[in-house]
Order: sequence, then structure tokens, then C-alpha cells
Amino acid sequence: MRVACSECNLRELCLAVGLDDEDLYKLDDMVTKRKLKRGQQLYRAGDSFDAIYAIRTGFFKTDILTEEGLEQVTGFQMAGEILGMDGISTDRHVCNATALEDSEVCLMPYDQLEELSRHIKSLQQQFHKFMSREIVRDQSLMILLGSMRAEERIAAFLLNLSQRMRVRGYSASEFHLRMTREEIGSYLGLKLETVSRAFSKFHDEGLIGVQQKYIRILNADGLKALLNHTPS
Amino acid sequence: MRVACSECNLRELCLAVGLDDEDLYKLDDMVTKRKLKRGQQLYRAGDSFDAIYAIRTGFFKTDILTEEGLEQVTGFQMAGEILGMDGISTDRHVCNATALEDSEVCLMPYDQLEELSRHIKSLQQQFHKFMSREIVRDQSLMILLGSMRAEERIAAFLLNLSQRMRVRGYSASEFHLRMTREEIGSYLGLKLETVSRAFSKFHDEGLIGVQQKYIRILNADGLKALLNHTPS
DNA sequence: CAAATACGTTGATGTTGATCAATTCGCAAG
DNA sequence: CTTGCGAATTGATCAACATCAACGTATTTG
Repeated sequence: MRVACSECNLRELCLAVGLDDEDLYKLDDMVTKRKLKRGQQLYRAGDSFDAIYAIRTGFFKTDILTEEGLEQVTGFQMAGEILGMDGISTDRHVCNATALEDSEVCLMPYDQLEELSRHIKSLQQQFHKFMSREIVRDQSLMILLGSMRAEERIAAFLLNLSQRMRVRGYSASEFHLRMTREEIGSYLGLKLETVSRAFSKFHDEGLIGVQQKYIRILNADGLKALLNHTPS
Repeated sequence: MRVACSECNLRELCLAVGLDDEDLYKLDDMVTKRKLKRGQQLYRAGDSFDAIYAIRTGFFKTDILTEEGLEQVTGFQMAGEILGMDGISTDRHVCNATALEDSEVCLMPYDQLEELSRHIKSLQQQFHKFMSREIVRDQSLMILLGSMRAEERIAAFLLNLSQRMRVRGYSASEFHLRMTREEIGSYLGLKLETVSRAFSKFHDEGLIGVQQKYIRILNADGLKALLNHTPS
């Protein structure tokens, strides 16, 4: 079953934003689909870079192995988001991308994307915006890691997930976490026990419902209030 | 005094890498210079985005004011590096860029850069590599903030500065810090006292020389050893 | 030059989140 | 159903870094 870009329900989130039909067909010709099972890796650090990927369905994490052999998660990605842009700079991927559930991606060969974006102005603009958005996203995380306390980080994390679910038409108030507490902790610069404790605390305070990986946001304003509450 | 891209000593670091003479002239036509005094801001968060900037001389910091009104430094930039790419995503700058010493930048109107990079393939490629490099840089900082201890962070910071000085033909073993301890701390997710203490400790151990902002790297290998020394 | 101010260093104490450890829960395989 | 194992929860203790505070040293300004 093949879904063309022009038919894709994500075309307003994806690189295809703002393209007319004719240009969508050209994008289509370039794209091939790839399915991944849970746990499978889309690419690994060190792999040669030759394509970027738009997530059609599913959920991914990206991570890096530090010199000491510790895994550090650098991001979680969901439908409509782009994977692989880190590889452009050195022609090799610098992180691993792993499917956290069965997923499907649209593979776009990078040299073709370059070529096409020289001819389609709005594709060029859209691609640049995606790169820039990734920069801004990373900087938000730097702020989180550099200036927030454990509970603030976790509140921010939940609100961010919730907001991204909403944009995609899913419930913003209840969802399944696809990642473990350890992966959340790695992403947020915390240990898994700290993540677990914060979940329990929020639960006790009636801010969220927690049943393993199933989360309900019961009081989003309460969570937001945690963010602005300057402690020092 | 006007320095053309084709004459610029930074053309191998800057967007101009790999352009032939004819293309360099086109780039030249697009660029205007701007001088800033120490403390002056190149752009502010919220300003409308219409250009990116290549640093010709000088030293900058970028920072963001968090909701609580705290300044968080997101980066330090030196000659040959590009400022402003965060603005592409929303057409507004998301951070402030401030000169930490008297500086000069090359202003490139973004719409013209887009136009030109549709015609000059190697400019397009170079621009994409710069964006990607920024993504990779931010992710390195995420790793630093998420997994390193105070002394490791500061060792990594000094080695990174040193390495960037070397690339630019300056001494890698002695240099003036352009930023305060507080700005370093903000960048590294530490308090200024912690930065100061680490400098003193490294000094006592003979790893570096410290006289206020004048730093000498006395034992680079010793600093590197701190990075791999897994504590837990 | 004097005074003021920003920046930096150092010490004593406190708090946050890491670490270590025990237990429970949930799911998959036999 | 039982066993086994990864994941999650919870408690007790500890270490790293923040905080508070005092003092010293540059740099700027009138």
C-alpha cells in the first residue's frame, strides 16, 4: 500500500507544506518508503549519510554513545518530523536512530533533495525551516538541561509531548509513552529513579495519572505552573 | 576599508568555502559589513529575521532570557562562524547576539542568500553544512549538560575553545577569555563559583595557568584525561 | 587619583538529585 | 500456570554542586 505525498495526511506537517500538486508529484518520485519493527535502527552513528527521513507513522529516539560508553538520548521524534539532518555536516550520521514502535519512514535521497530544492523555492524554504527548527529545539533542550530542576524538566517534557500529540490530532491529555523511564532520564539529564519519583509525586498531587506507560494529563495548568515557579 | 570575500582570510572557514572566483563576486555583492562595539547587540530575541551574519573579526555570545528572567547563554561564536540561523524557522530571532569585544560581521540578506544558493550548488551545500554543524554542536552541548560533571564540563569547554583558536591560526595554548565566569557558568549549566573553583583546582594541579581572563593550557592531555574518567 | 563598581576567589553550610538496595509489577516464553 | 526478566517503584544514604557570605582584585568613571 503506497501513499503518495499528495494524499498523505501529514503533508501539512512535513517537508511538503506549501507545495502545489505538480511539485508534490516531483517530491513523490523521489521518496521511497521503509518499514521498521520496534527496536530496529534506521541508521547508526558512523553510517555514511545519504538520505534524510520523514516519519510517516511510529515513534523514534535518537541517541549517541559517549566515549565512556553511556547512551545519551538526544531526542524523541514522531510522525511528520524529520530524521537525519545531523549527517549533512560530515557526510556521516553522528547519532543512532531507533524505532520505539513499529514505524514507517519516507526516505529522501539527499542529493536528489538538494537538486529538487534548487528548483522548487518553497521546498527549499521548507527544508531550511526544518533545519532551523531543529536548531531551536536543541537550544530549548539546552535551556532545560542548563537551568531547570528535575521536576521542572519532567513537567516540561510531558507538556511538550502533549502539545505535539495535539498538533497531530491525537489526544493531548492521554497517551502511551513509547520510551522507558531510563530513556526519559537520559534525555532530561536525570536518573530513572528521579523520573519515577517525579511521576509519583505528580500523581499524588493530582496533576497526572500514571499507569506504567499510560499517562493522563489531569491538570495541565498545574504542570505549567511548575515551570515558572522560580525556586532560587 | 573593505575586504572582499575573495580576499578574506576566512574564506576557507566561512560560507565561501569551495566557491570559484565568479561565484565569490556574487557573494560579495550581497554582503554588507557592520561593526559593533563591545557590549552592542547584533540582534535581539523577537527581532524580525532578515539576515544571517558571518563573523569577520571579534567574539560573540548568544543568549536567551528564560521566563523567569534568567539569562542563559546558548553559545560563544568567533571569526568565521555564522550567527542568526535560529531565526529562519519562525522569521524572528529567538536569541540575543551580543559582541563580547569590538567586532565586525558580514551581513547577508536571507532572501538573497536563498536566491543565490538556488543558483550556486556549492553555496547551497556549504550553507546546509553550516546549519547541520550547528545542530551537531548543540547536540554535543546537550551531552555535556546531560552527562558530564562540573570539572569535565569545564575541561571540555577549555579544550573546545583551544581547538577553535588553533583552527583560526591563533595560539591554542594561551588566550584571553572574552566572557565572564558567570557567562561560562550559564553556558555550562553551572554557577560562577563552581567555574572559579574548577579553574583554581586545574591551576593547582598544573593543568592550566589562570590570571583572570588570561588562560594558558599547560597540560592538554591532562585535561583530556578528565573527560574519559568515568566516575560512576 | 580617588571612588565606585564589576568581576573573581575562597570558605562554610545546605539541598538536590545520584547512588545503592530491596521489592513489586507486567509481560513473554516454556 | 509458572518461571524468568526487564521495567518501575520506593526507601535510605551520600556526594556534588548551589547557596550564602566575606573579602580581594581589576577596571571604569568622575
